[in-house]
Amino acid sequence: MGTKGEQTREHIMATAESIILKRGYSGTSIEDIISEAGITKGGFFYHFNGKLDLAKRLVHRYLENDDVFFSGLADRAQSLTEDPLQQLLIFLKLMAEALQDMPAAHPGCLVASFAYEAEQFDDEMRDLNAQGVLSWRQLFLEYFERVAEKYPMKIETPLEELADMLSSVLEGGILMTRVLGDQSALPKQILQYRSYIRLVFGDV
Amino acid sequence: MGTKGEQTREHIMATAESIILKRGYSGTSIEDIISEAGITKGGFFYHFNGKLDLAKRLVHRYLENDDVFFSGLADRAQSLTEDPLQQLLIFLKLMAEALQDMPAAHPGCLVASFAYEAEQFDDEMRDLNAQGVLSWRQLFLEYFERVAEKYPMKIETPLEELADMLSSVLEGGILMTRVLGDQSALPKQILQYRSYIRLVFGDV
DNA sequence: TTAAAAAAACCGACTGGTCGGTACGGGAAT
DNA sequence: ATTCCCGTACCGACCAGTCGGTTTTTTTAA
Repeated sequence: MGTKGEQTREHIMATAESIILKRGYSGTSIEDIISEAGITKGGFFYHFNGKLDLAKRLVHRYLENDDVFFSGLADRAQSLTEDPLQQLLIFLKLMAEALQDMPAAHPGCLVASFAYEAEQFDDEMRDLNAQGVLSWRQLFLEYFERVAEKYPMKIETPLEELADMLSSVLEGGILMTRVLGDQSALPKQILQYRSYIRLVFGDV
Repeated sequence: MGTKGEQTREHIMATAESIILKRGYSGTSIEDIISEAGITKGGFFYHFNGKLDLAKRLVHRYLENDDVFFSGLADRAQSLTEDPLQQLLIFLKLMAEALQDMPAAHPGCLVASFAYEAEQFDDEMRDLNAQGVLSWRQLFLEYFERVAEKYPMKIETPLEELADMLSSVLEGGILMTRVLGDQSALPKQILQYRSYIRLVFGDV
């Protein structure tokens, strides 16, 4: 379970992510974070070189957690069928269900949050964000390539755009959920995307 | 063309929106805005009761401009054909083209920007945001209802979700554009959404 | 048309408070 | 006893907002 320091660092980061997703990066002061986390300035600056350092570590952490989440769904989908199209459809269904069954609404995407304050950050931060989106594209694209090998497409369209559309729908759905205060908005949007995929590959 | 004061207020708001979309609301100081707009503190507080007041007026302004943009596209689409499905498809095509032909990438959505700092604001602000999204839903939904009257749907799905999906894809596409630094991402996503609509209503 | 009066628009120094960050000290574990 | 971990006190910079005064514009009236 890690050393004491590692636990504290993780606790600070979890607290910080939660607050930043609600108030934004600039709208969240270090004071806000440490008072919520039950620690003091000295402790914070022992673990992080500053606010920007925290932000970058948060994105790293977020992308890693995201990867674990997606990989888990992908593994379960793969264990249920050998057919690539069915795997993809199950993957999307599981994603919708997982988000539907969460106790609270999706807390928000850190990449999106930082993207809307991008000018405050440096190139390293922007690269980190772009790398995250590109990794999603890559992950989803691999699915589509396997599907397209076996199934003819009803309409001609670049697989890359199909892959990116999932990211778009996820980000957009998270925003809908948030603005409307309706937790079901995101899973509904994922299932709409799933319908599109079914129609594109003729699974109707 | 309005009085001098109205011109100045508009100029301040245009400047503020541009900066806020790049740095976020909290990341943008009043000093930032007035120095960029070429005005001073006194001038700013003559026109606005404070930073929050500015923010609310900015959302109003943004939603109004959005409405003008969408209405313009809808009018053009309506003038080109009487068929509701073709109108909708043309509407989407025109939107993609308009965004493709813009000199720079889409500057970002103010609703999304504020949504990711929502906790700093009050209920009035959150209602304003929600009202904006609901107005988009309503606008798009009217299209779909007219289409669904005439065309049978290939799959059963709530029209409301189809309407919301356009908002999702727009918001997600704006984010893709921004994070990837690729202006074409947003119009591509809109055209993907258009493909979905065509498949749903059997226009293939 | 024009000049004075009134109103609108704007200036810039100032304030109380908050911010990110630093310096340093102490306790606890190895 | 050294290293890890965290607390306290403090600093300069910056921030939103105020206020008395000045300039510009518009209205009024001759």
